[in-house]
Amino acid sequence: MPPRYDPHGVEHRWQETWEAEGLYDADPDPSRTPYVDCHPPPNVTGRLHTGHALNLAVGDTLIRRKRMEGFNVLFQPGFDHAGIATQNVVEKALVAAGTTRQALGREAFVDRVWEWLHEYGGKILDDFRRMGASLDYRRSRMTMDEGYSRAVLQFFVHLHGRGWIYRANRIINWCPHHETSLSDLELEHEDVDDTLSTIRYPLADGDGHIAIATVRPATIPADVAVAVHPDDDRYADLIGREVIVPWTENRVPVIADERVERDFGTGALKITPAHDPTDFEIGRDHGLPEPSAIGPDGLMTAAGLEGLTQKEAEEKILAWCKERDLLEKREHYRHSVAFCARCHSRIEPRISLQWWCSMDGIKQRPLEALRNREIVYHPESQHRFAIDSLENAPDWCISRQIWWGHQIPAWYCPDGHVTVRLDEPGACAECGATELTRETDVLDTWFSSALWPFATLGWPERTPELEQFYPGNVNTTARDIIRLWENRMIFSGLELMGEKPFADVVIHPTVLAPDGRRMSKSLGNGIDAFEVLDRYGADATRYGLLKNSLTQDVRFSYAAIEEGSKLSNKLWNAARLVITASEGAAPANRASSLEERWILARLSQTQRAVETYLDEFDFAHTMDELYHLTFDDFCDWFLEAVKGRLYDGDADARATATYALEWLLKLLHPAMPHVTEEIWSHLPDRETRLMAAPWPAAGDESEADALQRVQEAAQVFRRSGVVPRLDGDEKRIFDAVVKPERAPQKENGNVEAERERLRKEIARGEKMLSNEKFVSNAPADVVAGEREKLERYRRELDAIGG
RNA sequence: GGGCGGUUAGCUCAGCUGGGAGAGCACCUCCCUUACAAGGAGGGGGUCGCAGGUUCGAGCCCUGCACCGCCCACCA
Repeated sequence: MPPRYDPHGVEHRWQETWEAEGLYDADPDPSRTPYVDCHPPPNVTGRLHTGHALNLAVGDTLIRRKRMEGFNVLFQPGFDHAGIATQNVVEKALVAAGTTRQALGREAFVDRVWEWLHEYGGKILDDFRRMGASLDYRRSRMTMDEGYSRAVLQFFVHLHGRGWIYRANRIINWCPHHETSLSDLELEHEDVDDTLSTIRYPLADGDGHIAIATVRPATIPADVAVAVHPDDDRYADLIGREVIVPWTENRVPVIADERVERDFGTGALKITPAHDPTDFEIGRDHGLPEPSAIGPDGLMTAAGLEGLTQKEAEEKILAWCKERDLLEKREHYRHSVAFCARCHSRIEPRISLQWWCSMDGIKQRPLEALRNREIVYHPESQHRFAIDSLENAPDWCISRQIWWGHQIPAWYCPDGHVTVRLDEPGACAECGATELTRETDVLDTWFSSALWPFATLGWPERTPELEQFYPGNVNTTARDIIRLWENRMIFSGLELMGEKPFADVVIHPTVLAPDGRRMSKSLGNGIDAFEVLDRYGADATRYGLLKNSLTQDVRFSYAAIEEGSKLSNKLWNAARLVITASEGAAPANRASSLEERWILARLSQTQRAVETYLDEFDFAHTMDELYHLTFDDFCDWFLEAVKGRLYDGDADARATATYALEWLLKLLHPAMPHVTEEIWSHLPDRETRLMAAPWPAAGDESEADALQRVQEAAQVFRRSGVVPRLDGDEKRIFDAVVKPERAPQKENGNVEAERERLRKEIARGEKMLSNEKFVSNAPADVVAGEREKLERYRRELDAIGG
């Protein structure tokens, strides 16, 4: 065993070994109790980032502990086909190769996506392996797999049968690049520098005008009204009259609506139902027409502007206004604008016919499950958020006009009747017509990931996997997909399986950049997960991410990773001492000396603490316990105290030290699997791998208070230089650990400073205990504790001659 | 505008139902001693964001404010 632990090579070797030996495998076995962590499928085109890394560290730590505890664990990997994201990547490749999606046609394009995925997709599972994640890689699934796809269509047919799916012509988010609808959740908002133009709309009858402010003059040709607030005195006498829209010179009414903000701009709002969500709603409420000025490609369709970009149209319209003195002013304006999260095109609100999933009926059972706490989010604040977001969930636009995805199983006859069926119908369900055409739209990616907890197990077939592994236990993820994914999985599980998919949802923190802001390409503050893995290895990375995972956002911290690195090295060297000095002693709990009893008691205590923390999904404190157990208790005290006896060939010491080391390795293994497995392999007579070894039973060893006394004595000694009076084992341990001959010889100042400290403590204690209100109001144990401390300080002062 | 989280040592963060301000890193001093210098022992360093309040006692509870961050939201 070399004197330094080097994770390189070691980690990779174990990952291959574990997988090759089948230790990652999960198979149904009705005689065993299952434990399932439903792990989120990454995009099939993706690669590992720090968020995945934390999620894997969380999930794998839970899973490895449960596996050691003897549960039949399922930790299943897989991918999301990631509709737009994947289509976007392949389209870019096509453009680079000098062709386009349109040139290929739909069928050939989808073939091309599959080809691309076979060659480049799915690499992220290798990244997961590199994290040491003990997923059953044989069971990898993708949401576009054949069986899975059929499950998705069945889900659609089921919801349609329940009356929860409908078609409607509404305003939706439209990506002009992909030419598809997007849900609100697929957008990203960004502040943009823009120009706010104030334009005069002349009154149709008589003099004067009404000025409106807009950032999108290009939409003026689609204006159908001007709206003001009903209580706005400035415009009260204009309501009901007509104004002339610039450029088109159409006459449109002035209407009153409470949704207009009086304080913004001029307090008058032009109404363009086809190109703005608010205007759309106002327009519908007032029964206004919905003409369009912009096409699906984002280019102008309005008369006289056909084919122009919006920017060009804006210039023409503004010039037209300026000539007629209708342009009052233009000013700089910074505001939030929506972009396509995939291609960053500016979103175009647009009216179109889409498939919708009504939420009112759907959300009732999930809400009930959350309110009854059948499903609990951790931490609690996220539980409330989940309920809130479910209560307020708007209807879900589930159709997308892209090519990569699950094609909606709906057929239209020439008369426009719709037949929804799992398989192609022979005839229209309504009129019997036989010339049917299939809906070309595909389903939102999240519609399919909603089935992840059971479609991956073979649903709708009643497979042995489904029998054993559904419902699962836990789901770990980041909070930004609670609405996109969690709520919908909960619904689909309750609806299709009749049972919740899992009992606990662990919302781990979002990993921010070291500067405390979100990692982003534009800020250039991202942390490359591969660089971290290359430098520190998977164990240290896992430890560091878990150690720093207490609040809802955490900054990425190299210091925490380095701490993990130091921990694995420390553990390595402690093991080296025990193994080399014990000459292959068989592990046994002899507990024949004070320090032996003490370390076993500390292992028991720490194990209980670790179990409690893990049960609460508190990984930061788990790591803290393990760190101090290893450094302080095992190395600095136990090994220092027992070292001499190990070298002297003391059989009891050797047996117990080996026993304690094994125990320590087991406690550390779930979080840091590689270094612990590597050490384990150096122990004599290994019959099983550590990852397959049983989780230890927390012992009932006594606390061995005596060592506590030695530690306190050592503190006083180190501060003051006064050697305490100890006998027997206590004296032996004190000498072994403290090494008086090498401790700095006392200076008088040392002792005097310690006396001063103790006098202050005594004064404080006396003051508190003479306070009648304290003595009568404070809890009895607190008061007793103060008395005890006072006595102890007095004794210590006495011992150093105060 | 709404929701959530944060503000404690130079840095990253702990601090349980209120009861002597902590850890790791960094820094200083002393130790290359037969596991480990990615080590050991010791040390310096904090008006716990601000202002009030409750209490014998507040980092912790209450009220208000400030700043940072994340998420959400139709002020054109």
